[in-house]
Amino acid sequence: MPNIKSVAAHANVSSATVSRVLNNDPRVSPEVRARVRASIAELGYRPNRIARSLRKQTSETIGLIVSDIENPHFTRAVRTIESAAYEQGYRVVLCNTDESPEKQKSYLEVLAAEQVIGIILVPATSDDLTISQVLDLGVPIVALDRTVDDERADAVLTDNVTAAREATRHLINRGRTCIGFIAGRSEIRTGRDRLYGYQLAMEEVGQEPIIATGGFRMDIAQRATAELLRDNPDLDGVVIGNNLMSIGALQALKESGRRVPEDIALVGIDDPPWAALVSPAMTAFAQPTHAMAHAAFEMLISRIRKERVVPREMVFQFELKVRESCGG
Amino acid sequence: MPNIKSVAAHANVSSATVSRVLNNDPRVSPEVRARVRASIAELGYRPNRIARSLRKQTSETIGLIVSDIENPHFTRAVRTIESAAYEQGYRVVLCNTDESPEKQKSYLEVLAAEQVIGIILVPATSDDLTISQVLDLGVPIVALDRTVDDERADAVLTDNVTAAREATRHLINRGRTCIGFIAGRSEIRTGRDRLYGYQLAMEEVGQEPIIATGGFRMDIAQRATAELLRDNPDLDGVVIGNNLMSIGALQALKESGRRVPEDIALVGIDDPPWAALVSPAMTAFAQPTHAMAHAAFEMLISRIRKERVVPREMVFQFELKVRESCGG
DNA sequence: CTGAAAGCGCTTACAG
DNA sequence: CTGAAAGCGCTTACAG
Repeated sequence: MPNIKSVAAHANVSSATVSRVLNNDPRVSPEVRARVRASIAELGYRPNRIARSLRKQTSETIGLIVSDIENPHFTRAVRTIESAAYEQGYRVVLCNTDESPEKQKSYLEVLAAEQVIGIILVPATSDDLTISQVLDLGVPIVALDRTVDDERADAVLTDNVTAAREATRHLINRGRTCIGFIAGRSEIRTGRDRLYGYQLAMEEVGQEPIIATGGFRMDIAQRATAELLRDNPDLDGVVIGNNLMSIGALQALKESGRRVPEDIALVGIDDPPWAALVSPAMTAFAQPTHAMAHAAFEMLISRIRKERVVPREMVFQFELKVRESCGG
Repeated sequence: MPNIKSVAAHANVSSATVSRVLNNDPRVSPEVRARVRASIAELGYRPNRIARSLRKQTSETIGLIVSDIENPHFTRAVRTIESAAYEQGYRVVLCNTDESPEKQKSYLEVLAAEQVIGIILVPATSDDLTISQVLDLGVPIVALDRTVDDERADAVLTDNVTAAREATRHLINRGRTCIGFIAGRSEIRTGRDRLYGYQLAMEEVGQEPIIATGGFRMDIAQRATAELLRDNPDLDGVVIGNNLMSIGALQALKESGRRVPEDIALVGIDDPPWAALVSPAMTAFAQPTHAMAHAAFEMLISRIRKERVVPREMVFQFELKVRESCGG
């Protein structure tokens, strides 16, 4: 494999000059530039990124830490970020924490040791000291979907309180009087906020909250929904706290034999690909995932380029997709 | 940020000794080892992986190139590989080609320049010269899901011909006499093989093949299915060529008002998360995605460790999940 | 406009 | 068992 010295020898210049051509330094004469370019092409030379990174003390790599890559919301975010990074010449190191604070800590350390140029983080936990340590090193972090405790990090969020509140109101407005909520994990901001939005809406009309814990997981949500149905024969509405749990909840509803929407109306928070496919098609609050991920990437890049000093927080709104699961 | 010299100074040894401790070289005396370890802990030192990579002319990073990360089959493969890599101390650079040969070529070049230690590739195209160039450099490649033309690459595959043939037979055995196929892209081996399996089964019973092209995409599959239904009023069975296309096909069926399975029976190849949720639940041929991805990772690692010289090919079988979309 | 030289932070033969 | 020194492949002040 040719290196910068082979090219220099071939073009009869110094390796400094080859480097200047590589980095589009304007101080190289056109003739020399052409000669070097020809040598590069002839030898099939590609600069060693690792050597460059070591010398410049920075890489062209961004770290992407997600809490669950199999959640379609995050899958789409990963795709969006990867694609934007590709276009701008960055590489993406993907890390999946499975909501584990230990994995998050470990990955943050690894990414710092790899000298990534910036990190987009869907935090499994917000109060991770490692986050501050990484920021101390000057590596910018953009929190996606959930906040972190260090205020130096930018954040791209959705208004989960409003979404859950509106979802609950949607059922209330359709005359439902016994509405349950399948909650995610309360250690996670998203889970807390959505639960809070549900509680707010219930309080507004003086209905008693009925809450089951689905742990952001399909299997747990299935059991939780089954229990909710068993313990509350009058239940006529359910709000589901995220897309993975909607699979479990739908399964439990199917097994229970209750009709949707006649017996029970349903609203999902998050709008997974299968929402329109199930029968009846599920009414859902969709996050603008693509726009959010894109915003997070742009924020990171502007930080990397030091175009901005003040941390920013962007909050996106959900969009209601009315389908069939709440009746006419 | 402390480097190896700061640690050496702090522990009153040479940086060579620190390096030996870091790399568990047995020749370091226990006392010195302990002293160095203490200094490392006290200073919070973490070795610079980039410098190590440059010196050792290799990295701890593997490249993962997939053709479509939003396809749940590949999402799960990515998750499996990332997780296995994490456990063994490797990093994963994720690349998504969107089935574009140009992106594949570009990513292969980037990964080679980054000196990844090996690559797992779901090829967008099999006859990419860059694949051979990367192999020439000594970087092992494991093809996942689809073959590549260079025989030095290992491969982990599924028996797509048999799966499609069995799927079609499943409908034939249930008395269906006018069976259509929603095909993927024929430039891709998976697409060709599944189409061929369908054709084989149809030939066996002397039925005329009815083929529509869904391009491995949801929207195209929806249009294709709608046309198929319009042009073939007698259609009483459909085999769907992959999971993304099944969303489109189901949507078109729903809009057409035909009843499943009474009017039309349905078998999907691939078993996405929503297969069990739709009404009626979709009968499907599932790939052992997790096992495949794990096998690919193990193959790559054994190559990296040079435990093996001869290229290997592993072929997995699909598993039939009988649900409701083909009747009793 | 160009080159010689130093140095990024490691690892590893070599010598003792 | 330990250290001095070379070198991985680049980039960049410095000098001319």
